[in-house]
Amino acid sequence: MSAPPASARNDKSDVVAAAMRVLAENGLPGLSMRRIADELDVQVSALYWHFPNKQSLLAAVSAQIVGSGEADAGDLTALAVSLRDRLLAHQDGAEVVSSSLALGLLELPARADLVRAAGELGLDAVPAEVAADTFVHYVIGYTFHEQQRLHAAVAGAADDSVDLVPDRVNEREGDFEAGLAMVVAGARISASVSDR
Amino acid sequence: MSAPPASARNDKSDVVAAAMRVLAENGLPGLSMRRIADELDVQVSALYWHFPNKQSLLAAVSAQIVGSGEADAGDLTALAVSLRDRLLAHQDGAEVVSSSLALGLLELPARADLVRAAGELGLDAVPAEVAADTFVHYVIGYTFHEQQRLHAAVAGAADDSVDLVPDRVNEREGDFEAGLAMVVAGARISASVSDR
DNA sequence: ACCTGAACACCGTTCAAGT
DNA sequence: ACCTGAACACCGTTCAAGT
Repeated sequence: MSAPPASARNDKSDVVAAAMRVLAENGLPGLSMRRIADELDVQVSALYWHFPNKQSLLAAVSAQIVGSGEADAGDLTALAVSLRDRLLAHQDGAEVVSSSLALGLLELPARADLVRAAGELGLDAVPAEVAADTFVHYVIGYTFHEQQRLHAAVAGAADDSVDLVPDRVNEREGDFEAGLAMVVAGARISASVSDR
Repeated sequence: MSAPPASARNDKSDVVAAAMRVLAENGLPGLSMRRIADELDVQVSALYWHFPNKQSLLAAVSAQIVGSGEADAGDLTALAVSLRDRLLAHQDGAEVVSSSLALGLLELPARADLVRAAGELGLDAVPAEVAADTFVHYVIGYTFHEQQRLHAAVAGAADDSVDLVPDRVNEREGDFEAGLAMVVAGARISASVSDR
């Protein structure tokens, strides 16, 4: 719709935008440099003028996915739910973000808020960081797993060999929140224990 | 050492063993069907007689990595630590296992024990499963992140452009256990709350 | 500042054919 | 039962050269 004429030259943000479109339509397995180049009507090699390699492009995509903080920055649960919502809003969002994070190419905007919120529970600096990372691992791990389950379901629907009990499919509705509540409870306890 | 003569034919377990060797030496990025075939002195296409595709081979590798339960099956912490040790014992173990798990191609032997241990804390069937999965997500998420940090460190040492503060490198020693303790505390609380 | 064109060294998967 | 040989449709990355 708002795609620029093919004659226009592109900058970094155009490349990221094209990558987001390819991700939305093809998922992470389909997010190749060639497809991104095609989306921009450009040769693959052109992408390497903007980014030194694919991972750094993926890091820029990840930054866009996790966005900048919006949730109530004082509430651990709200922060975690909001992070999860951002991941769920994009195909394979959790996997993309997970790898960028692990490679140290992405600063998670919500992490600082999580550390602060954990601190307000009464945790010292180091335990608050540990708590924040525990939250992040839980949220990303859970969402990653869930999004891959979607893939498997789609693939299973395409061929026949699968017979996934459909009555259990949306039975997991509140499982994320339940597990999250458990982790929050753990953080509270740690705080009150170190208190005395 | 105990490699069979190149003339011998292979079965599934030979293929998995070769894949484990390739994984140990080259990591997940180097674990290609061609390298596995080379390791067996065989054409790539031969692998497809044993496994329908790469993912199912990876699932067999994953099953080998997570092994069969050995730890004290009644202790949540011991189970989680033991799972983590198995993942750490293999290059990119967490990533390999994570994808097989998410695709539903791997049954985690420790999961049943985790559910049981959570039940013994006083949790009902469904909350015990949620607790078990929360543990699994934490362990895999944490270890995955840690193993990718290793990659980044190795890659960073190879080129120069990296300057990762070395004084923080092994400062994380007890962070896994600390986060784990938090999650365990959360499970305990959930149990005692639903108790009354 | 941004892109082309061509090449290099790889991938996973399929399939007819062999023993 | 297990493997070969050849092909297909892809990959990420590099580099000299163009405008």
